[in-house]
Amino acid sequence: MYKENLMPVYYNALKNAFPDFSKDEMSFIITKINISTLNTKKMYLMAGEIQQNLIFVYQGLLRIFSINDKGEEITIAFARENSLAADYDSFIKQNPSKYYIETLEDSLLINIPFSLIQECYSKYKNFEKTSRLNAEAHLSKRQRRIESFLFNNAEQRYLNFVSENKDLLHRISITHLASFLGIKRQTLTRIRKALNL
Amino acid sequence: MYKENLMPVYYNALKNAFPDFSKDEMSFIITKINISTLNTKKMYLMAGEIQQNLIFVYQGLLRIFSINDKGEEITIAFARENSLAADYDSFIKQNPSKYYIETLEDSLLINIPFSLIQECYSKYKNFEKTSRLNAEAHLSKRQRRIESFLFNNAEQRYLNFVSENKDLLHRISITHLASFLGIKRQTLTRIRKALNL
DNA sequence: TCTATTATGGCACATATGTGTCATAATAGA
DNA sequence: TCTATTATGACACATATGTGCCATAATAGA
Repeated sequence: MYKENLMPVYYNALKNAFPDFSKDEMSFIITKINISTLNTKKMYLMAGEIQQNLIFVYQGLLRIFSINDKGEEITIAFARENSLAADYDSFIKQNPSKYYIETLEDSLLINIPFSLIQECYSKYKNFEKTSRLNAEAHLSKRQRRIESFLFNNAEQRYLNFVSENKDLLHRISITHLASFLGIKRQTLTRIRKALNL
Repeated sequence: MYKENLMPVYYNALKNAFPDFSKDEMSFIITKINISTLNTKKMYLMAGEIQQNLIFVYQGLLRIFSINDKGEEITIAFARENSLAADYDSFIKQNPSKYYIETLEDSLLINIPFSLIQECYSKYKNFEKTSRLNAEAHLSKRQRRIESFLFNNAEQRYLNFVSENKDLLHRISITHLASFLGIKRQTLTRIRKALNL
């Protein structure tokens, strides 16, 4: 098993995911999680499957997407290192996911089982608070994304994405970014061309 | 004071807002909240003010909106009876709000002070969980709204709104609904006309 | 009731975005 | 390395949505 030598990896990741946890709590958790590596362009989850684990991206980049009624892939989110990738809804309810999750880069993932999270709720009183704050933080982000559709046109959404995600810009394709912004690839190309002038 | 005779009103509202609370906890909370009534088209909160209270709409209808750089009002949300109206972000951080909140109907509001919520977190262990579940539920709703922009055109967003909010449809104006859907009033008129055929 | 204000529907025209297609560039895998 | 596959930029044309305007309907307040 890798567990022995990968312990430091686990530990660093967990400090990010569960900042309020004590060493005792951390070492309990470490026995219950597992690590996995996936090369570029591999599926982590298919729509219809139940997402058993909350994914913490230690290294690499994931894409969460869905397929619309025309068969087009619509990118819902990118999940970079030090962030969680999940179909929140389906994971919480342990329902089949509406989404696909794939790697865009070679990735090192920490898998946090649903059952462990439930265990933590009852076992550690801090965990409810950690999760509440986490949910509230995600709430803010989604609110901002909703407002980007209400207030901004496609060009402004693109410019906002660029300024807030300089690091991602060269790691994702135009095609994926366009669908994330809610426009067609051709439209994004046109916008980029107009901006270069 | 109204407190004596309005107690049943408080109590019913609180059962909705805090389903897990015991009678003891409820009676503590009742001493700390206050009720207010506002007639139609009155401002509850102006942008720039700090939202001191979480608003529970016992009766009536509120609208949360913002003003864009062209001076147009953009409706962020409607808050009907038995729901919360808040600029979540600003309320949690007690920062000046970006939004305006106004009544669209005569309304009866339960004001839950920020300080009471903080007190509840430390005093009642259930409250963290209640709030986490509440935040997670809101998260799902916002995710669905994001996806409505990614997957649906204006006509489909309108039809979805109609089917999910039959009760609201005749209580709000075309103008407000259009800005909520992310389109101009004229576009919504055009869509409605096309659908009637 | 009357009047002023606001909301709505409608239209012509402008702009933004989508569609379908192609050639070329970049990339992955044998 | 070579070849097949996929991504990108480009364009003409189609459709969706925005803009500015007007007339009328609905509403609020004196």
